[in-house]
Amino acid sequence: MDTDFIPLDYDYFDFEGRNYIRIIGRNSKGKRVCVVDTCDIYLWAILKDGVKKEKISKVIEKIEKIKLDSKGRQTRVEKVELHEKTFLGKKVKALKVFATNYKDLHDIADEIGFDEIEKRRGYDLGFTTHYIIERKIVPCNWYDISGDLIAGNDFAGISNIEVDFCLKLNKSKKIEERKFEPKIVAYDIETDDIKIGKGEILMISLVSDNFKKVITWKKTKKKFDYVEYVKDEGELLERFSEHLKKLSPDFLVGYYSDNFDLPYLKARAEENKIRLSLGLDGSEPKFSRGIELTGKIKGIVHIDLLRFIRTAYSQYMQSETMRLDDVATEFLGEGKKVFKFKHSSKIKEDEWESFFEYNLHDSVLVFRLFEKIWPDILEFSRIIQEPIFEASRNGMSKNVESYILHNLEKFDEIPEKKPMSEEISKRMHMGKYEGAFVFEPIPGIYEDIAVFDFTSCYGSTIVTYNLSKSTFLEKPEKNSYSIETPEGKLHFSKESGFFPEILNDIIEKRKKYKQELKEKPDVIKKARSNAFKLLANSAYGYQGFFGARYYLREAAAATAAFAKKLIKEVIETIDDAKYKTVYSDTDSIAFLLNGKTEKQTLDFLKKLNSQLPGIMELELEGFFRRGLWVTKRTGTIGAKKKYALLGKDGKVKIRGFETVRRDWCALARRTQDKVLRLVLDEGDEKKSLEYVKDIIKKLKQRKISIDDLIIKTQLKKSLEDYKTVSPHVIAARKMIDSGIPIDEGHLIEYYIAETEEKKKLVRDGVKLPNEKGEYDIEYYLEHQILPAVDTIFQVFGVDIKGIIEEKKKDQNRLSKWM
DNA sequence: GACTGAACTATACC
DNA sequence: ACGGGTATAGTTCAGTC
Repeated sequence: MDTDFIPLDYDYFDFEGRNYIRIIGRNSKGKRVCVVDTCDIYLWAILKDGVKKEKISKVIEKIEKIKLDSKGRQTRVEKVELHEKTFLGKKVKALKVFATNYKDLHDIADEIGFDEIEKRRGYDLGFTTHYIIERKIVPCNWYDISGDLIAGNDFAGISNIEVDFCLKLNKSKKIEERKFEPKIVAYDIETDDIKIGKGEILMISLVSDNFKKVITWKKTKKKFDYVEYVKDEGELLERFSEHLKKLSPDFLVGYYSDNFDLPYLKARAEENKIRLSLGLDGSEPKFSRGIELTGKIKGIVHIDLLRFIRTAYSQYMQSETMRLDDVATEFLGEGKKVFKFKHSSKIKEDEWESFFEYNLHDSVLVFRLFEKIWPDILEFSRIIQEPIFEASRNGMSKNVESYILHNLEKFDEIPEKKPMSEEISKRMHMGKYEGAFVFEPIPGIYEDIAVFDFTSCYGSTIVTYNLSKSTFLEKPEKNSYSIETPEGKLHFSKESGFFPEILNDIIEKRKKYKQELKEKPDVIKKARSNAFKLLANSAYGYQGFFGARYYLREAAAATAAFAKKLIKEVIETIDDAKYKTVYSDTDSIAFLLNGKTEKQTLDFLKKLNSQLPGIMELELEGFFRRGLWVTKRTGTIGAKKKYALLGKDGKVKIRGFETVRRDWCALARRTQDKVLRLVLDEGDEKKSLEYVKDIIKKLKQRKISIDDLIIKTQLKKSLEDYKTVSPHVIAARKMIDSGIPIDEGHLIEYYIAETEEKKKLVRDGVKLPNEKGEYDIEYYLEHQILPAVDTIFQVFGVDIKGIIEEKKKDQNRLSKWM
């Protein structure tokens, strides 16, 4: 039978001792297809240099005889082949050792620790990754496939799987992209206790195309047509399964559902002694523990949107937290509905309606978020060639590694192994290496500024100087790239390595898709361009990351050192051309035009680019009307990573200031933001001084709302691990005392209130937002408002603190006499 | 008990 | 344990006089 096919979900099973992949996907007619296939299973045994032919034959003979009985499974080496390969760029002779079961490769590797063998590799990729590399059935690509229809009992592993048809794959051919609209179900639960399984599940909402439902066991007098009423929690769970089965989605999508919704459902199913048969084969969801819990459903791709958003978007997001409310507001322009949580026993009859709506709306938001983000997930999966389940959960480092592993073949490279825990801890104990250069600005307000920055700076540096594990040289060769670092000179071969070469390809693709996007925009191109950009920007972090297969601290250190040297040279060139550099951080340079025109500056940029080494490239970030740099709080030297720019388009770009820090109260942030904007617009401080005086007046008259004085600080670890009892720790303790469960990661909110005696410590005044109290005027003045604006006024020679203090003294004097 | 520097902590920039 | 280093700045804590 023939069909077209897009693979979505991968897992595997054993049949007669052999591994079979099972891929669930769709064809263009919307039928659900299951494909069963197998592939060569092998590991690589890399031979030591200069092992003689006869010796090799003997080793092969020995290996071919290996038979193992592991975990009750008979496994044996099927054959051994000798190949010419490369490993870390070096030519090697390697034995390809074929076996019957991927899970046994580790045991086989243990059996072949012969003297002639230098290293054993390629058995820790995971069967799915290995399969995709072998058979090139890449997730989310389209294929024409043909194969034999199989029934439930042909393979034990596919019994009773709910699909339209199941094929044993014979032939496949990649075809061009076709339209694919996945079937999605978004879900969300509400419970009586946030600890997994501790409380009852009150309701669950399901949202799909033209489908909105809330299932609950709560009986309300007034009935709502989107609410399905069941008798108890057990029935709720069963109805959820039934609806899911009927809707039969490709993706079940939640938000924080790996750690909450799905494990909760499982736990409550156990409590009710019910099987939660969500999988296409009727199986229950399975959880695996990495650093985070991960929930998998057979045949349906379970997606926790939070995890993807965190890795792919968070660095570009404005949201203060990654909570659904904030994220949905940013992406969709609409947040969650408001509902004040109470224990279900305390919810009044007329409040249930808004609870149902709240629950339903969460799923609506998740559904819409998924629609918006889907192109990005799809492109990530295609590009790194890993299934959506993995691509949507992996960190950027893992994504870089996947991309590398799936592109080793054209280099004949044998994959390097994952570091073991011993190696990891060794790497982790290595100190930091010297990183980027940050220019110390001279505080002041400047006019007519241009900003240049390097495109994919570190990625381009790695490519330009060929920096990687396989190109590293202990000693310099006559033709090598060398760089001085504080820890000594580092050298890299000029003979190109696979890592920089793959990275070069990534950067070129990024450029290509960015260009295509400019010419004819569409969401897929945008997603593709963005995915390559993220990969390019993560390659540097990858090589310095202790968990990486291709970790090399020297490569990371050299990348930073080369980039640092280059940007310093560029700054000199810019200043030599009679511009004046005012600031620079890592890969960007801000400088004064000094009377030159924008056109002259763009020509200068062109000239600069023609002189840069390798693929290094500068681009114009923008021209700015004004820019402000301030001093550090202590001393008179310029503060780094803190500035504000006013663009030609009137847009203000604020970096580092309290305005953009969530651990400052809204009043201080807003006041500073206003001051910055006024100062940039007007070029002087006069208006903003009046503005600040007015704010302070209001503060002293207690006219400021508590909402504007709330300080938010994240609890970064569990409460008992804190060595210092800081204000937010006190606030967190108070919350626990009042019965609000707090876990690490929680954003703690509090304000500083006046106390009866004069307090010695800030924390003595901590009160929760709903606690009664008078805000501490002095604290907010001295510790929030004034610090936020003080350094800005200093730039104009205005001593705002002095002005305010004078006033205070005057008032005191006056009050004494009155 | 006031003062001071170090330690701890959170958050931002690129 | 699930990219990296650089930087500012608040609050507490421990040691000093």
